[in-house]
Amino acid sequence: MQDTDTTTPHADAPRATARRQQILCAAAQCFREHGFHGASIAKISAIAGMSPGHIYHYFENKEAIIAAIVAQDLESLLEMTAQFRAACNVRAALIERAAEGVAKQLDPDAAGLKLEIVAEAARNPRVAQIVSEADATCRRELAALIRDIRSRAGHQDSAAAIDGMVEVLACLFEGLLQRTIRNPGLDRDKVTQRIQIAIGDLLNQPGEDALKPRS
Amino acid sequence: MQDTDTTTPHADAPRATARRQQILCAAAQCFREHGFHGASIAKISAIAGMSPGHIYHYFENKEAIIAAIVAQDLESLLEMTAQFRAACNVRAALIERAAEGVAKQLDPDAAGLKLEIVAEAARNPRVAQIVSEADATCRRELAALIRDIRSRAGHQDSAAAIDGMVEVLACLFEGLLQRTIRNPGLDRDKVTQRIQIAIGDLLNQPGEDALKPRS
DNA sequence: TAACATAGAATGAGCGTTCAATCTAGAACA
DNA sequence: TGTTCTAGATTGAACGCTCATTCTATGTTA
Repeated sequence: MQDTDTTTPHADAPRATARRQQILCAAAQCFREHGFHGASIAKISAIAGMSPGHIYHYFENKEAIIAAIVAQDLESLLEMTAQFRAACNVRAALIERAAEGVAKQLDPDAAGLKLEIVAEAARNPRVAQIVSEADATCRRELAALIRDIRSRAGHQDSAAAIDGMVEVLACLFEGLLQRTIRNPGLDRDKVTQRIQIAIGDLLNQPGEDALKPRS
Repeated sequence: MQDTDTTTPHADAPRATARRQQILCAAAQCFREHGFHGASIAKISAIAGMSPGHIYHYFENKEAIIAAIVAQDLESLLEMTAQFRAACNVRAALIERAAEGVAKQLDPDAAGLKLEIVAEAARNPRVAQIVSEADATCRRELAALIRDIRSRAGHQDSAAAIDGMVEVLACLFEGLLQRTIRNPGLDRDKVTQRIQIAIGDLLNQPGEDALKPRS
């Protein structure tokens, strides 16, 4: 974070960067297999191919490794969201692009780690802050995306209405993480298709805050 | 599980049942605060108001406590699903009832534990089996529910189509668990309203396996 | 008295972390 | 070119602690 990082003397050196990444890679694997608390520095160091003590030259402690893994995962989420935003100016484009996002969320390995992160966020304030900040950025992006697509289709929406739709969209995507764990044998193509339809319907929801839908 | 349970000599006695529940209650609190691996028998026993050793008269080991907590949580899920099934024979009834379900999923404490369970299921085979079996039961119930509502509305659906809709419905509900963690300040009423609309649209999705939706 | 409930100390393993000691590669110098 | 020096890279044993689990001893009750 600071320029003078005493724990990583030459953090900019390519060797140090490579070692850090090596540790993060091993840690991600351990965290996936054993969870944040179940994974030990000893196991991580063994997989990373270095001594336990050496890890502490690159990370202050285990908590810092967790924070780095969390930040790394969320960065990839923000990237995906930004790509959606950039590529999809109309409804059909978003629906088409959504298929890739769905496929990514349905990968069981990635899902396991992402769920571990949210579960950790529910009890660890440091992780909670990283997660909720990333989510806020993500929501802003998605809100702009939905607003544009709908205004292009003639809708005029309140901010609250858009925010509600963003939440539903997020539910659809994040729910997939749990589906692939709870029902590993689900039909990925069929689910993708139905999610796409649901997203399409979401973008056509009534804008005003009506009582009940009548389709 | 078996009739002759050597670890809990008089499991049917009311005192034993109460003690077991006392332990599970303390364990749930600890698991919520520290996760399955972060919670220790010492902490659980302190909260339960008994010695660490005494816990082992009611549970074979920590893993058994985890399994019991998981089973207990999933039982409440199955109960909710069954109530939906019983109370909702038409679309409007399901949408109205859904509000309660949404509210339940948006409770951050309950959500934390449920997410911990899914994360654990992603790496612990014993938990994975309990979770996936409960999910299968749940899906069967929801499939029957959706099929009935839609057939009453004149739709004739393939099993695969129904299964896809069930997955989307599950995504909506399970996604809420993550939303309440990632965005604790979300507008619960607005979200409920938008989820209700989405469920309404879901029940009106085209039955055939069309290419893309055109609403 | 017999059977069960309960306590709490003991055990050995494993944890995160520290640290003194070694290795290594390249700069400085001859 | 060959030698020395040195600062960072790396090791792995050691530390203090906590963990899950066991076991013996003591209450409690019928």
